[in-house]
Formats: sequence, structure tokens, C-alpha cells
Amino acid sequence: MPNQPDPVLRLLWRHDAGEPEGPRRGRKQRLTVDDVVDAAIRIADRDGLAGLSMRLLATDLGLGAMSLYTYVPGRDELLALMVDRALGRRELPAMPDDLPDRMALIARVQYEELQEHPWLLEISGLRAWVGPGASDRYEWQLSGLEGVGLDDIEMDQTVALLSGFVGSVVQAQQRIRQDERTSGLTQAEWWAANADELDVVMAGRAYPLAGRVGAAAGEAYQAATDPAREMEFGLARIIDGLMSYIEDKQAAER
Amino acid sequence: MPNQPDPVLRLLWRHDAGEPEGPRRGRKQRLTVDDVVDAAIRIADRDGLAGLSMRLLATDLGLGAMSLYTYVPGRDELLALMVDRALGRRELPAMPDDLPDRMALIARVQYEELQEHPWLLEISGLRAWVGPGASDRYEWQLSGLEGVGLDDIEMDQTVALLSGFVGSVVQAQQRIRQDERTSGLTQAEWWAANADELDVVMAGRAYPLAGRVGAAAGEAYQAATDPAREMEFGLARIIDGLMSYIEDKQAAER
DNA sequence: ATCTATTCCGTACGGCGTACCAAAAAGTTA
DNA sequence: TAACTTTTTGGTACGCCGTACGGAATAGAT
Repeated sequence: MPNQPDPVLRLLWRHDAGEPEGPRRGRKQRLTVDDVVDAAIRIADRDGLAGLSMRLLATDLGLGAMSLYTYVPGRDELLALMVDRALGRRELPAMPDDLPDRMALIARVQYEELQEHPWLLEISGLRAWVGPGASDRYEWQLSGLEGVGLDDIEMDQTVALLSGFVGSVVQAQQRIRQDERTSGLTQAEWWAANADELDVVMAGRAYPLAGRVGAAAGEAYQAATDPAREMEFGLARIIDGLMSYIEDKQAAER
Repeated sequence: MPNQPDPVLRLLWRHDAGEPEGPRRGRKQRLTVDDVVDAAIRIADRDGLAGLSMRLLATDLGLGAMSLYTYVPGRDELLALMVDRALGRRELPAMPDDLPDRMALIARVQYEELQEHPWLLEISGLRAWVGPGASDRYEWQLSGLEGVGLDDIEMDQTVALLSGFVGSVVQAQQRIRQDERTSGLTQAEWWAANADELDVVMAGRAYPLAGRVGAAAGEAYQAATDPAREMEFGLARIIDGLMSYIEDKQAAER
């Protein structure tokens, strides 16, 4: 015996339950759900998830705080709608012919999206709702991997591998940005200001590799004008690994 | 002119500023910072970051709420201490001889740790403090990659690639667990209960690939008794890609 | 004109992090 | 021993948060 279907699905897919058309009773809503979600995305883009409160959003929309709850059952559901709409608003470019290029494109789209909507990475304890945006995106990602010799599970894992990697790169970048914002110092300035203190505090413990590598990495990321460069190394290795797996598999089948 | 050093560093490294030794004035602290941090980790392991409030932690320790603030300046700093202590408490196994094994070990340690302390993935907006636990860990990770032909920046990026990938795998696993917890249904049950509703709500939109692949992936993950298997595919591809890069580089140098 | 369904929104509750302050306890000094 | 100084302790309170509740306003149906 199946349970009740999940009511949030109707909202995600903007499916007005039951009512076929025509005017309905009661007072009219001044806004649409999309208005609400778009405003929420705008705020979160600027101030992060922590800066998005129901009261602020309501005020921003010219509503009383509690009126929001006629559009959306609660904050978590609003976040789910934001995620799906952010995914859905982006238009998905045509897949190129070359397979490695298709993999890189899947990663690049994810990368740009996370740059644009950093709060996507802040959402962690939330359920993974199936909405139109997520579905379109997943379908598009898979279309870049269809027919190359991967089985279904491998296709899913490949998508997960590519977008998971991008997520971790952007998260690392954002942590750096966060450090600079809250300390008011650039990475270089922070290390300069704390070098003596670190010497004192480490009190004899030596980090030969970490010291050397950390300094080199710090300088390199500092100098990087184009932050996308930080992604290149890992992405190239991943695509290499995927391509050689696919080629081996094709060779074995022949 | 350098700014003031960061006061949290003293705390992270448990460096009692100034006072060399001997009895100090004033009332004695009933507990140590480690007591506080360990209790916080215990709570977060069980209930997640959302379940860890300052009041609850204080009560758990037999303190009044505000007494916590003599051990720790605030909640964010407590989280930083928790992260570093969680990293530091794990003992790091010796690196094996084989390079691919060393890479796999770096990933496996990260994997086990995130399973043990899922809240590590919930911490996102926080600064990346340099503590003894993080430093030991980074040094250990780098020791597995030293002398194989990678330059410093590549070593850093390789560590980031491996542990970033593991993070995304565990995060995906946890999202599934979260879905099952809040919906009260297993993945299979949820899809069964919502299949009809999804048909209605999707209203003609077709997802040929997503439907096929999603179903296959869902079944596979369902059946997986050992969740570590979900990591194998991606990790194998990454290590392949890294190894072939290193081998090419060594060949070019010779 | 009345009824009913719906949206709007003011008020309020419990929980959060934490600022502030007075009381308690320990070492130092007289 | 008594007075002073320093530190911990913990009660109270402030301003946020998400949101439950209920009454007022507004729309179509009768």
C-alpha cells in the first residue's frame, strides 16, 4: 500500500492540484511562487543563505512575514524551490562532438553555476527533491555520456564524479574568500601577520612538506587572475582517467 | 605593518599565552578545553550540527550556558576547534610502498573520517583555521605524494582532488540517508509511492535517459551492502588519471 | 446580500547566540 | 586573618530566527 504522494512535488513542478482552470474563490495572490523564489535567489546570491530570512524576504516583496506561507509551506521547501529554479533557469548549451569536451562542458556549466549561486553549496542537510530543473539538468548531463560504452550506473557515477569535483573546487575557493572577508586580510597579508605567532605557537613541531607546499600553493592561488585555472589540473586528470577507462572498455568489447 | 595576530591560533594550538607556569589567580576552571570540544563532537556525531547548541552543550557538561564562553570565544570558534580536534584524534597509518595505494589510503582515511563525523560536511561558511590537527593531516597527505615527480602546486592539487572527491561522495550518501530519515521511506518505497504522482505532475515532459539511468542507479545503491563501493569507480578513475600524468611526466624528464 | 474560500498580516511562542553583570571562588598581599 | 585582585560562574535579557494561530480583508458563488 503506497503512502500519500509528497505534496511538495506539486509545488516543484508548479502543478496546480485539481482545479482545472477558471476563477477560484477567495482573495487573489498578489505575486506568483516564481516571484517569491526569484527574490529569494537574489537575496541569497548577495548575502548567502544566512542572510535570507523569511521576514526579510517578505519585506523585500512588500508582504507581511506570514503571508509568505501561503506561497511556500516553510523555509526548507523554499530552499528546495530555489535550488530547482536556479538549475532550471540556466540554459544548457548543445553538447560538442568530442567526448572529452562534453565532460569538460558538464563540469564548466556546474562551475559557472556555483560561482553565480554560491549558496547552493551551503545547502547540506536538505532533501534531494526531484524537480523540473534538476531533471532537465540530469538529462542534459547524461546526454553527454550516452552511447559511449558506459553502462547506466557508470553514467550516473561519471556525472557524480564530474559535478562533485567541481563542487569541492568551488567550496575551497569560497572558503578562501570567506577567510579574506572575515579577517579583512588577503591570504598573503594573513600569513605575514601571523608568521611570528605561528612560530611561537607551533613550538617545535615541524611541517617540512606542509610549509613548503602550502606556501607555494598559496602564492599560486594568490596570483591566479582567472580562478577557473584552479580547476584545470583536477579536471584534466579526471577526464583522462575516464577516457582511458572508456577506451579500454571499447577495446575489450571489440 | 602587520596586524595583530589571530587570537584563535593560541586556542587551536592550546598555547597558554604569556603565563609560563605556576598557579594563577582566580577561580579554577572545572573542565579543560578538550573536555568541552570532545563533548561537542559527541553531540554533533549523534545529532548533527543543528542539534548542537551552546545551551545544550553547557547543560551536558554541567555548566551554565554562559560559562562556556570562558572556554571558547563563541560558537564558530568552537566549531573550528572541533574540526581540528577531529582531524587530530585519528591516528594516521603508515604510507604503503605503492603510489596508487598511497593515493587510495589518503582517500580512505578521509572517507572513514567523514562517516564518523558527518557534521564535518555541514560546516561550510567557516574559516579554514590552521591548527595542529589540520597541519598533521596535510603533512601526512603530502608525505604520500612526495618525491613522485609532482611539483608543489600539483601535490596540493592532488590532495585537494582526492579529498574533495571523497567529500562529494559522502555528501551524496548523506543526502540519501537524510531523505530516508525525513520521509520515513526507503528510496525504493518513495519512488513507488510517488510514481503515479510524478507521472501526473511531469505532464508530458519526458526524461528518457534520466528515467532509465536513475532507476538503475537507484537499484544499485539500494542493493549495495557496503557503501564504500560507491566510491570505487570514481576513485579508480582519479588514480588512473593521476598515475598516467605522473608517468608521462617522468618519461618526459628522462 | 449572504456565504464561503482564500489571502493577508499582527501577535506570540519557543529557541538560538551571546552581551552584560553580580555573585562565588581562588590566589596575593597586608 | 583580612582585604584586595583576578577569574569563573550563571541568571537575566536582547534581538534575531522559523512559524503556529486567529482575525480582518477580499474575492467568487449563491
